[in-house]
Amino acid sequence: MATIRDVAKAARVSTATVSAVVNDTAFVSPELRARVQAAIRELRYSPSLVARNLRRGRSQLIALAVADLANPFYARLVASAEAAVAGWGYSLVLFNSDEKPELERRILSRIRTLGCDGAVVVPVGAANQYRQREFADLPTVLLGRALEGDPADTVTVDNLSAGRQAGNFLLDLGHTRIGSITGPMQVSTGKGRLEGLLEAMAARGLAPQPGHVRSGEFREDAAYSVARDMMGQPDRPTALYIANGMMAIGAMRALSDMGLRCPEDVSIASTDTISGAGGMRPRLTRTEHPVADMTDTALRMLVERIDNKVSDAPRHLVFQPALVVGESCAPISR
Amino acid sequence: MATIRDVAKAARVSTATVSAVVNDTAFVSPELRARVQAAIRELRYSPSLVARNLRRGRSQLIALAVADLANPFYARLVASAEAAVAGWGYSLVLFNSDEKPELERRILSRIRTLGCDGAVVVPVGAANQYRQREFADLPTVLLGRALEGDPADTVTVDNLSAGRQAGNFLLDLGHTRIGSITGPMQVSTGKGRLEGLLEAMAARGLAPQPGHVRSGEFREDAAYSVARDMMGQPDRPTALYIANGMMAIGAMRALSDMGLRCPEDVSIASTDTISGAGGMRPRLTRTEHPVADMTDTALRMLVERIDNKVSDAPRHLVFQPALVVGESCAPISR
DNA sequence: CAGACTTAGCGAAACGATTAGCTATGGTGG
DNA sequence: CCACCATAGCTAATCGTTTCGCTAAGTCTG
Repeated sequence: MATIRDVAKAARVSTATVSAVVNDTAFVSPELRARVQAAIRELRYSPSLVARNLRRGRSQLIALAVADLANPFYARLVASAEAAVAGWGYSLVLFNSDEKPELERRILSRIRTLGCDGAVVVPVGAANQYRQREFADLPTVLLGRALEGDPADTVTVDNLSAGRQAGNFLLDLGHTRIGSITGPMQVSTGKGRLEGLLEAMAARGLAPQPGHVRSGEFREDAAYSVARDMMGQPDRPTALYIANGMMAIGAMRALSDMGLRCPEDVSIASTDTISGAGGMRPRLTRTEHPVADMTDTALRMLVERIDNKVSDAPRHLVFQPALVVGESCAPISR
Repeated sequence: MATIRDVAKAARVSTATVSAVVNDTAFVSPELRARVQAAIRELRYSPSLVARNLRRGRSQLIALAVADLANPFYARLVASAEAAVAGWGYSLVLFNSDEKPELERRILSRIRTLGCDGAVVVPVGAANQYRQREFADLPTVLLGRALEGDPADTVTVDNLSAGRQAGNFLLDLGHTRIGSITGPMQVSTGKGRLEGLLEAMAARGLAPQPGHVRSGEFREDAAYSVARDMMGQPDRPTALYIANGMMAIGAMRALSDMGLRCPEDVSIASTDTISGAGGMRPRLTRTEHPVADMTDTALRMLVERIDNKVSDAPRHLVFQPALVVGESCAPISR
């Protein structure tokens, strides 16, 4: 690879002049400018970002660490992030922490070492106080999940509202015996969505029957068996709120295996984070995370941090999920 | 951030010694080693990869440029690639050429500038001879699609075999009136798969009837209408080979809207590259690309190139798709 | 005990860019 | 006609590492 010195020699100018031409940072006479550009083309010179970044102290790299790349939800997030990052003139370095806190820690350390200008992190686990101690100087935006006490900016989604919106939709259709297949209660996405549903029902003086709220662990197979079980009871719910798309697929399959039709026999509403349910008929009625918006926002916040355009106090943004109506819900009519 | 000089000063040794300790590249007496390590911990020193890479002339970065990040197929590819790259001790820089040759070119130029040690590229468009001229020195593996005359290594999949395998499976079930919804004929994935099917049928002295081979443009909605049309005819096929998963979803929906059952009335086999059909029932019988294997292989080939472990002649690997049997095909029995 | 070997650790020169500060040139005003 | 000024372009320091070549102290050998 040609260096700036080769170009300087070929154009019979100094490296400073070449630099000035390349970066358009000082006036260079048309004549020299032309010579330099010719030499650049001739030698196929392309400035080394490594050297430039060493000197400038920035890397033009933004890191994204997601919790589980195999999950289509994060895949979509990655796609949005790539576009946003490129739009700001950075490049995206991608990491997968695979839900392992220890790996996340190593990734952060690598991000720091690589000299990335900032990081967007979908944090895993709960107890990563080390972020505060060791990585406080790395501009960071936490995406999807807030960690209390963490000094980073956060962009999250209102899970409570997701459950509430789905619940209200079912209630408005006249359902009163509403069940739910939830996520694990120890994670905020699992807990918040159920609480939203309960809140919506409580506002109308209702509550689910015992046994009509069960955890499907955010997994398709678990949801399948929970659904079979719950819907096999004589007093089965007329509508279900299912806390993610994966589980909705499992529940749908269970219904169809039991000879129950959706939406005629059972209405299903869900909060679809994964969008793996694209090919499913009937299409799910669901609340969706505004992934693209959230990602764009996270990156804007990050770039502002990097550019020091912003006060030190961490900012916390909460996005509202949107209700998308499919064909999986019907008014109660019997 | 602390530098190696700060550490050296704190430990009262030279920077060379610190470097030796950090990289374990020369013997250092236990005593000094301990002092250095203490200083490192004390100052939270983390060597700057930027500086190291400038000096070493490598970046520990591998670039991946895919043709369309929004496509779940590439999302899966990205996930595999991240894992493989991390396994080799590199980090992954991700780009999306969005099917635009001009953008791909800019991306390659950026990859070079960033100093990436190598690149895995899913090439878009056909006429990118510039790769040979301008980027011949960048170790590259082309993934998914070969470009004739390109000096890069390639890892591709045997589309002909995909069509042949699916065809033979249907033929073995006794089907003779087999139709196909194909991709566009101008791209190798579209053309190859159909040719494979035709070959399998020809080997048994069969050929599709006119009107039983139509293009669905690799799009769900186009496939829906093509399927409705084709299956509305009196002499409709008893089995369909559908050239990708997206179109299979559309065709399934068409069948169900027409009151035709799968597999009882029509058998469907597909080549599923996108795996968006995960939630579908019946599960598709399909040939699948061994994405993970292909990606792993591409990265191994790339790393070998980077390490110069390999002769100059480009290597071309062709993977075989695998037939995955679902419930969407039945023996012909009427 | 002197000379030849080892070897732990050091000093300083790279790597390839940016950029502060300087030089030399030519134009202008008094 | 001289002093001065503006400014195009150059020289060299710098960013934080790695690493080559060297020094000096210690160990052997005859």
